[in-house]
Amino acid sequence: MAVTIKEIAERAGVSPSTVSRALAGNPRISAETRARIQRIIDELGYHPNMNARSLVVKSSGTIGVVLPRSGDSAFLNPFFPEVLRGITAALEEHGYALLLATGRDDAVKHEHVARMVQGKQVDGVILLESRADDHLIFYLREQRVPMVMIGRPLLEGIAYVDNDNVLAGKEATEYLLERGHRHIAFLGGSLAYAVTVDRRDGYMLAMDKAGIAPAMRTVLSTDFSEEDAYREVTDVLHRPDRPTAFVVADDLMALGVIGAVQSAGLTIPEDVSIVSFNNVLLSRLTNPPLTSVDIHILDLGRKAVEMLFALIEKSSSRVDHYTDTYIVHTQLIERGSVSLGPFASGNV
Amino acid sequence: MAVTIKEIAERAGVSPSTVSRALAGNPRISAETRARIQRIIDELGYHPNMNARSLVVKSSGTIGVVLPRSGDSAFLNPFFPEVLRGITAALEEHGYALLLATGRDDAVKHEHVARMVQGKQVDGVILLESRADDHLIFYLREQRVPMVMIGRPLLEGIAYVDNDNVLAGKEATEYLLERGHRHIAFLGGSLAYAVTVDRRDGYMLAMDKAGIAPAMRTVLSTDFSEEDAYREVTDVLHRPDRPTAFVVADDLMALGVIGAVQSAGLTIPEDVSIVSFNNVLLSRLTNPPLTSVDIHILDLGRKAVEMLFALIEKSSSRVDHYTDTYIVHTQLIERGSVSLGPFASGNV
DNA sequence: TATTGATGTGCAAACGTTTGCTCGTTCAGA
DNA sequence: TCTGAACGAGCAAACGTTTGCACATCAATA
Repeated sequence: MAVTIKEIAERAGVSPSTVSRALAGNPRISAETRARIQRIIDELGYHPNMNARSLVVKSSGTIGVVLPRSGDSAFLNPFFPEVLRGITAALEEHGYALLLATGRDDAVKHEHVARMVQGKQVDGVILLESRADDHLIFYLREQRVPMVMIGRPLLEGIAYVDNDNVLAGKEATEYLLERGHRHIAFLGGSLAYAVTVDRRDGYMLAMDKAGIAPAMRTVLSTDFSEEDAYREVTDVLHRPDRPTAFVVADDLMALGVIGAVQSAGLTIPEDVSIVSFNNVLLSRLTNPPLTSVDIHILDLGRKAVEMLFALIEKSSSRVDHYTDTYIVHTQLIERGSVSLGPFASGNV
Repeated sequence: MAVTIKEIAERAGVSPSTVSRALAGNPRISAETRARIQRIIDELGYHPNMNARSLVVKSSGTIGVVLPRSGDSAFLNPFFPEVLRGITAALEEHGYALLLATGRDDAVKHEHVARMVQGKQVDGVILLESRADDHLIFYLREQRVPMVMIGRPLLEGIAYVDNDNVLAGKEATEYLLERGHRHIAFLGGSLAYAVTVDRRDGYMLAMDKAGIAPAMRTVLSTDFSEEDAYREVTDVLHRPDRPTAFVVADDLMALGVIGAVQSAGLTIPEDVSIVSFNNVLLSRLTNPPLTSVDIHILDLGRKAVEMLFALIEKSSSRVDHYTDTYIVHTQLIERGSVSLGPFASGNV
């Protein structure tokens, strides 16, 4: 049997309430009593039972992170580990813990989340995906759980942190345009995700602005896997009018593109230029290294935590759900996957 | 205020105990009462308060996963996301949740773990690193917390799941020897980790068995980062007697090796062969793709969970800590990073 | 000396469950 | 008609905390 507050109290010759107050730093406890209690606590290695504590204070000191789909596919993309890094780092500073929610399908995930939310295991949640057909978010809003989403929500009234993906997509495309590329293709993941849509929109905007004919545009959308990327791109590369450059919405997919280009007997960046997104670790490690848009994943996670704490604060003072949004800036990192295109003017 | 069991009871015209029993599937509750209660529960979307529940049943339905060091560096290596995949998948099947423990240094991590263990937030823990100077494990053993380690513990009496890394290291080395390589270098991470030591020992064993002179051996040990790998290997490659092959203890490090080799103007596999470990996603994606030893990371995670549940079971029936170990087999996956060496006999 | 105001501590209720025990019905068998 | 299972449900204690309120002590003030 674990050591309880009563034992501490008994040994210290005080009541449990005094111990509790001493622990909480209540100024009404005298210095000597406090010291005596502290000594005994250290000696016995006492830690309060969090369940009992949460039960009365109505706060768990834990937040929930809801992974996309099954945690399965989620962890395949380096984005998620990275965002988790940011989240854990920030939580650490607040002394909060992290409860992970997954589920092989939406139903069991929902059950899992309901249990941790209604079961009062978490004080708030961070959602890691913005998907069109996600019912979870309705549930969470109805439950009035403090929550913030990473990525642009498809509903009104949800606090979130995101990049300006339209702008980022536009800038990435313009980078290629400036270097003399005209026939530029866009390769994204599923269009059910806001991030894919936004980056594509940015691409379109840039192409519009540059007055590129629709015939020179190609929008590919696959399943976020490199295999699919490989297949799609291989196809395109064998067309007589193949693009000279690709805007790829994800580093992992860019790996598929690299593979496809090389298999087609072409070289990067001489024959085909690539700029991709996320700037995860591996973008440095490919051959050639990828020019990629850094979206500061760590900051996305960090900021999400900050916002969530603000929300938790507000909700406990009953100001009711307020929604906020924070945009993390992006930055194109130049590496070796882009060369001058056929229309280069020589003055970039 | 959330809906409680009392409300359900009131609406159903029964006592809380009856509701509790109905939920637990207690056979003493009549079918009609059960149905009536269930209807109301569905209607109101009731979920029991887990804190209250855990408090009395003395089980949290949650297990803790202790990440190496700060979750920071941890998530950099694809190994951890992958093992987490295995763990979450297995936990899901048991209806268990996952609480993550990190800490920017050992002290705060210890605090974090103590809180979740003694705070009764978890029923058991999985440790993700086997490090020589880790005090945490003493604490956990003393607390008699059900735990299993992924990787070979440096202490007796700890349940664990691991690969036979000595054997794997030996086989990887033999694979190169069989193909006519003689001057083979080993590149591993920090020697504070059991995994590094084991794979190196395997390498040594194979070299011994093949009667390779010590002069033909090179053992490099860096910090598990690709930068370090890059540096170390660059050095070695400029020696007049450079190795013709590398056994690299981690795919990520192998990326560094690839970079170093290419920077040195050499090609893989013609000039330098590589076999690495872990077979994470990226080993397929490099150029050329890496021949890598698959250690079945998913199974390590999965099996750790199974063992932990067995331990929890035992410990609740007071059989006292028993220790078990499970070895996940390994399998060399042949890809494009190995060619025949200078001493190839032509009959492999 | 009586009153007051700090100061330090304790009592007991409350949080939302689970569960051992008790109790009232009902019904079959004697 | 009486006895005693068998069945269905409720009472109340327990889990380990926190916290509003009451209380005791003591020094200072009136």
